[in-house]
Amino acid sequence: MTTADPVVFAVFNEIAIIDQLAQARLAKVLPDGLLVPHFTLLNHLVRVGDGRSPVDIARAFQITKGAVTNTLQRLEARGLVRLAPDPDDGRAKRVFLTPAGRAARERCIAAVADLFADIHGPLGDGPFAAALPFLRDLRQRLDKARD
Amino acid sequence: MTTADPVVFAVFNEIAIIDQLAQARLAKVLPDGLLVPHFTLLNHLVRVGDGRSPVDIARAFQITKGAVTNTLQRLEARGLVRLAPDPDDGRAKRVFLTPAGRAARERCIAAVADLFADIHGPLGDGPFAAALPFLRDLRQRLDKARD
DNA sequence: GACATCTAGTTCAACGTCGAACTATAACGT
DNA sequence: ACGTTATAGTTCGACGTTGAACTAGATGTC
Repeated sequence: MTTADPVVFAVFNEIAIIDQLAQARLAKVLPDGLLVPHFTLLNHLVRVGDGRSPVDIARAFQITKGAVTNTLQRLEARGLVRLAPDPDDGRAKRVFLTPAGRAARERCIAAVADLFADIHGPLGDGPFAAALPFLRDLRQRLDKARD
Repeated sequence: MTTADPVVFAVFNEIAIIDQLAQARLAKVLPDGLLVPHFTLLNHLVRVGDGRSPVDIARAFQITKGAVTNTLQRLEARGLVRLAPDPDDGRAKRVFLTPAGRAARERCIAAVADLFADIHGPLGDGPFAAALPFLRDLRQRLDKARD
């Protein structure tokens, strides 16, 4: 923030602005009127696998159950996701990708492939790889300390 | 994302989660029912000085003019900020902190002082200072490339 | 000077998110 | 078995943000 601000706050300040700009970039290239949370959730289901419960997803992204309910309802309305009751737990549901959902995710991945090409080009992997361990550590510490 | 994901995406992924967790932490300690954007704006006015226009603020945070209008209206309703017409430009306004606004910002700063003490403690300034130049550079490149 | 273009600010609907309240089912303790 | 507590999911109101449409004032061009 100011020059007198502790370096810790400066880091979180930069992170906040970077996140905002990166999300705005992502939103602009997503196809089919898909929004960032939709892509994020579809991508997560492909990465970690089908059949998760909504509460699992909420924990993975550190968002509330209500937020997940909302996004899942929109994805289901578009036929990108299917919700089934959990046979082992009467309270729970399971989330499955439909073929249309997988196809939509593929289109997103293609559209997003060179999202940061202009930045990655001149810098290369180096500085990103160098920063990653610290960012991972920071995230894990914040994550672990949440109540 | 997956292990096959380019390191660039992994960095932005970590940044997104860190930002979310850090903002949640901040929101929990702010006094007087102030919300994160309120504190952010008050703090900005103290740091860069009074008398800015709303559009200046919008540019500083990379948010839309409408978002700034919204937050300023809430701050003005609480008496934390005063809006005056710009004498030099009939379209513009100028934003001033009231004494109550400065006091509220002071209370926020006090409440936030040791927000990340549990994380900063074991790590020290070192890794934060080490990461800052890359983050600044990344932010500036994203900022410059926005259209 | 007249007209087109740009800029400052507001408003509106839509979306994601939160926190809190609620229902329904599970798990636990005695 | 019963009652308590914990968990899964939904709903609701509030907030910040966006993008688009709009008003009003400024700037530039011919």
